[in-house]
Parts: sequence; structure tokens; C-alpha cells
Amino acid sequence: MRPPLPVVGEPRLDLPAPDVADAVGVAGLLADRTRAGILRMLADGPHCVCEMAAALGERDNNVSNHLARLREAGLVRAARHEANARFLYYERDEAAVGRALAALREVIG
Amino acid sequence: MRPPLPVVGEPRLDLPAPDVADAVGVAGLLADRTRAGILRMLADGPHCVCEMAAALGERDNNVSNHLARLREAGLVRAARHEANARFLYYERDEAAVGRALAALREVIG
DNA sequence: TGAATATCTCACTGGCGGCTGAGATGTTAC
DNA sequence: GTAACATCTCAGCCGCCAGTGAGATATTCA
Repeated sequence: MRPPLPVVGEPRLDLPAPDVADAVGVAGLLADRTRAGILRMLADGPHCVCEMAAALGERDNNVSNHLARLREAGLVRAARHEANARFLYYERDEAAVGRALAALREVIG
Repeated sequence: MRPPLPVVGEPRLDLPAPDVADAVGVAGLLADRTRAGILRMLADGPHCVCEMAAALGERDNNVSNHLARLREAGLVRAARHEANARFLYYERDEAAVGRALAALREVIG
């Protein structure tokens, strides 16, 4: 699968640019302590905003901002708690997370 | 492996902060079009700086700056071409790249 | 030797993104 | 009702980083 080392000292200046847009977008989301912490916490099951804010040592509105980014990217979704609708419980969209990992794997896989 | 949904409306405010430092570091490196493009190109085999700069449409010194970041992170290494030592050929450290992917997988795996 | 090529280093700067603060919306309890 | 709680939205500030430019080092060729 991997071509041999180039033996002639002639660099090729016509190589195509690789398409890394998806991977860069996903990496940009993961390249933040708060967002990465959210995704890691949600791997263990749903959590409400105040739980994640407390665990991460961040303010609620800051965590909410980051959750909005993850929601727009389709990586997480929210639903009100059945017994106490005051709390919004977030959970991962595992299919979308799987696609995100696949995008990263196209670069460093 | 995954706990059931919380049925009581009582958020837990004493959850531990997940350790995502490694994943955030790796994601920060991937969250750039030029660095991601470099790593993707090197997946197909070694390339010299001028090849990557041409393919990515970036200046040599800019690509060199990004390569320095990747080198400090241990993801790539360089060696002069045997036949023409004017060219510095970079290649991926696959073991380090594997560890980087593993770190990301601890967050979105 | 000198010129041309390939790459590196580093100081500087402009723009992007994270944190904050203030206010709005929705929910529960009294 | 209203008070307290949970979350959201958005504008503004500020620090950081990618790109630039200038100069240095290394290698080849004439």
C-alpha cells in the first residue's frame, strides 16, 4: 500500500492537495479542554449541563456555549429529563461520533 | 460498559473531571489545514518540504514551521536524501501516530 | 570560490476563538 | 401568582496562533 522511498533526487511539484477539511473540523472541536471533556463524559452515558460544568470546573453558560457547537456539528443531542424537566440531559450521537473518528483516521489512520 | 440512564432527577455534582490533555494536544495539531495535510501526505510515504509546500499551496517556511511543531511532538522525523542531500525528506513515526490516534480514541472512541 | 537551491529560525502582526457578563426563556416549587 | 433554578443567547474583550518577512545555515553545481 505504501510506495517505496524515492530514489531519484527529483521532487514532484505536481502532487494533489489532500482533502482534510472534515478531519480539521472535527479536530477543531476536540482541540478544546471543555469540549473534549464533554465528549469524554458523555461516553459514559447522558449528563445534564450542571453536572458537566461542575466536573469540568467551568461555568454553566460556558459549557452551554460549547454544547451548542457540538450540537450544531451533530455530535450530541439533548432531551429534558422525564421526571424533572428542569434538567437537560445531553447524550452523544454515536453514529456521528463514529463518522468523526473515521474522518480523523483518514489523516492519521 | 455503559451505565443506564439516570432515572432520578438528581444531578451528581461530584463527578471527576476526565483527563483529556493528551487528546486535546493531538487535536490541536490536527486542527490546522496545513499540518493535517502534511500528515495525510506522509501517510503515502516520505516527501520533501518543497513537495508538500507545492501540493498544499503554502510557502516553504510556513510548512517548515508546521513541520517543526510535528517534529517536537514526535509525529514526524526527517532525513536527507541519499542521492541529493539538498532535500530533506520527512516521514511519519507510525508508532507515535498510533499513540496519537489512541489518545483521540479515549475521547471519541 | 561563488551562485543558486532547499530548508530553518525567529520576531512581528492580524484574526479567530474561548471566557465572561448580562439578559432572556423555560421549569419547578411555594 | 412569584421566587428559585437550569439553561440559552449574544455581544465584547483578550490571548493565542497561523502566516509573513528577513536573515541564517546547509548543499549542490559551475
